[in-house]
Amino acid sequence: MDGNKKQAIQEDTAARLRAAGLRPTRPRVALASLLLGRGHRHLTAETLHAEAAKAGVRVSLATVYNALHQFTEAGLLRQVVVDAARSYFDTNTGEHQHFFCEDDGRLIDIPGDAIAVSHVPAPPRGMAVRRVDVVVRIKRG
Amino acid sequence: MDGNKKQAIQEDTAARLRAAGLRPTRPRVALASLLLGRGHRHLTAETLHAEAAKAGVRVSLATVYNALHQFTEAGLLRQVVVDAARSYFDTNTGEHQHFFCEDDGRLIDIPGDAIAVSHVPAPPRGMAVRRVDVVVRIKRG
DNA sequence: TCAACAGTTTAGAATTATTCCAAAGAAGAA
DNA sequence: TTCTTCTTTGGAATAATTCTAAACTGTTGA
Repeated sequence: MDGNKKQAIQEDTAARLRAAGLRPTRPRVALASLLLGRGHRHLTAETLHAEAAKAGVRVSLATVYNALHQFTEAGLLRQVVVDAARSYFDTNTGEHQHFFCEDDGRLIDIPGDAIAVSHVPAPPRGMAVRRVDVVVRIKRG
Repeated sequence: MDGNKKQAIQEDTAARLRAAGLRPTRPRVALASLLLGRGHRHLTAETLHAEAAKAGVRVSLATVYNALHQFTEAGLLRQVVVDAARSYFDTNTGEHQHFFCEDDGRLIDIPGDAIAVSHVPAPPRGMAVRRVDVVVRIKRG
């Protein structure tokens, strides 16, 4: 990737962060660029931290955790809970669901219009539905 | 609960464990009796450990973890992943789904015949669907 | 009835993911 | 600039869970 393009992405990212009410600090812009620059992906804090390191961005793990949560809060990411051991974050915030491969922990998107959940009962009085998550657990065999 | 009834439950439980290929040791029979004796419940390792202590059963937390996993493996329990922080176990192994209240971490059953997931795509080649989990995340408001 | 083996339990250490903390550093406003 | 506020950071702290090695118990077969 050449320098101009990289800079353009970063300016774009900075604008998105500002729009989300987040100061476009260097760590945040770097992480958000990595996250949102390429196509949709599923990643953990460790994964992102390693990716940042490989890209020459030196950020602490604490900052990665902070950023992931702030981005999620801001609607730039979606957190996916499928495995008790670790938290995944999905750069695809559109309506969709997941296959979860229990053998290797991989997540695969299921387009939102390919799957449907019907007859979700009304939640208890005073409660509102925030989201309906479907996880199709698969394994070899 | 009188002694005879308690003993009957324990013998019944021992038989279930044996049938599942698990030696009906004292800790396992005690935990399984607590778990399966009353109606369906959702609990964590800590919860069960505390409940055992209250019932006068002294088991280590490691044993509780072992038992929960073995019972799950044996189909006596079902593990529910909704919260990255802790693991829930459900004594209801029948087909059903859950509301998850994000405010207080409570789980509420949704009967299996009340909800339907349609058009689940075929899993990738060589993979088999183990289960389809639906979590309806709700919160106050 | 009992020896002997394999499977279990246990306390506590170890591990893992994540959060907390207090001090040092950077962004935005005036 | 300078000030204020928000951020970052390394490292300590936490929390859930797993591991470990030694002690123990259920079961089997003599």
